[in-house]
Amino acid sequence: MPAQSPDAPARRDQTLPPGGTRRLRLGRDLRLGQNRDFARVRQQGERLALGCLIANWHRLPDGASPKLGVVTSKRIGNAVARSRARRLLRESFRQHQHEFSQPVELVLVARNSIAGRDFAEVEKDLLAVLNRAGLLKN
RNA sequence: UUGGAAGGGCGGAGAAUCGCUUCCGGCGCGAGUCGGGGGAGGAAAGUCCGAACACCAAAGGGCGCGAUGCCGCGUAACUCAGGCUCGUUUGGCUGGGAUACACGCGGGCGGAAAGUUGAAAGACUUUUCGACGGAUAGUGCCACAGAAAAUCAAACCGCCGGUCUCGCAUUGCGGGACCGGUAAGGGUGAAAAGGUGCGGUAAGAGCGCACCGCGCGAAGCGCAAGCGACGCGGCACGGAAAACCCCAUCGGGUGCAAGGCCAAAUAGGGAAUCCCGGAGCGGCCCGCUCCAGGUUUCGCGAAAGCGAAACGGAUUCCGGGUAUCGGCUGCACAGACAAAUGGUUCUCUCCCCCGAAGAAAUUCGGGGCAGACAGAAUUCGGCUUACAGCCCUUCCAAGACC
RNA sequence: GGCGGGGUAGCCAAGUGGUAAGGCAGGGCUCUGCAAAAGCCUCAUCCGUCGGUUCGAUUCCGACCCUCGCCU
Repeated sequence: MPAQSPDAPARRDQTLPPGGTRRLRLGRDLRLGQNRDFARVRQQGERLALGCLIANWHRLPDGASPKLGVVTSKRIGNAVARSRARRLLRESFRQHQHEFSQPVELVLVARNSIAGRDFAEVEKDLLAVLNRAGLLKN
């Protein structure tokens, strides 16, 4: 368990040394909270659909924090299915949040086909979308 | 042992690691960070009932509207009192009280089906169903069919009698018309105005009688609904109130998106009281509220923010035991708001599949590996609906063994 | 989360105790050399589903399913 208490205060500025492993946090400050945030990203940003999800993103200047919002509509299913989809999408983003080439505001919309999928499939779809969008650092 | 029915219970366990959320404590000016604790269900669901709570005027009176409707018992949040100590806050705990026209259990009565009995009507038993006050308070309805469909019932066919007449023919038989009697029989219908039998009669009829049913009264039994020995009445009383309605009882309305608190800045108003005028009110009216003016007085306020939520889990031992339950020890217990309770692994069980041994129960090996319905949003009780698999109790059926 | 409205033919819909109007679409026929238009005939029986009340239910009552709105 490296990168814990000793260098914790320095984590905030997003400019850690390239070799160091960063923590994979996803607190409330990294989420989109207001309706206007979602509307801005989905109207002004770029959009790409693939597999079981649709991605909307809006590039941010370097040095800013990435932000995530997840949309799970009633078309996906009942409350259990919607919560499951939201958790899988959020977990996929959390594990790969430091692999972006540039900070973005990202809105992930779940499609019907996400019902019944496990974490590995959702993660694969998310990485494919980000790769095609050119947001991943290689 | 297998299968079925009814009722009740459970709805995997242990660990590692990366995260989310909340509370407590330490460090830090702070953003944070470290340590510790908590973090979905039996239905959290549907929102179908009822209650608490909040605001609207303090929720009051009348009309209207809505709901409920056999009897008894029981039950929640809530509230009052008490003592106790793991904890301490208006708490848990113990004992009362209250709300039930949510609901549960038991009883009564009624309907239906099956069985027994009987010549039949009916009676009794079992099972099952019942939104179960009133049809003599009133108004309306009962299509089609049928003569007649609801009140001193009603003559289409039929049955009986009389008068006239015709035919055969010889004083009877048959036909027709008219007048009258008749609800036994036919036919229609969901339903035709007590049933069966005997007498009776021109034919018939509760016209009379017996039994049954019905109505009225009633000793006695039961807390009550109600049951009812016995007596009287020839019988008058169709269905439907989940048609309008009448009676009794209950309910004011709206719902946490109800509502409360609040720094700076901005606007300059707010509250109490007095009098007249105007306006508004959420079913309508009484009535109430608001506005303008006088007097006294000092706070009001959108978003954001704050605030609100709490009882049962595990282990050892003891008691009794069918699952289970009680006591002791012991802990302080979800609170988000684009909305936490998740991801990845490992181990063990439950269960499933395959193979082997065995008469069978079962055992061994390999594989799959928690796999149903489903996610808190003010709280509580109920109802309804969804649900893989497992456990317990009772009953029924079949089979095997003794 | 809370509170309301609605489900009738392929579509739009009336009906509200006695066997379901009308229009468009579809099918058949007439007319025409062939079509269009017009005219005539036809098309519900599972009135969202399941129960109950009633002699009888699309209608009245209850439960469930689907669907559309309103309140931040």
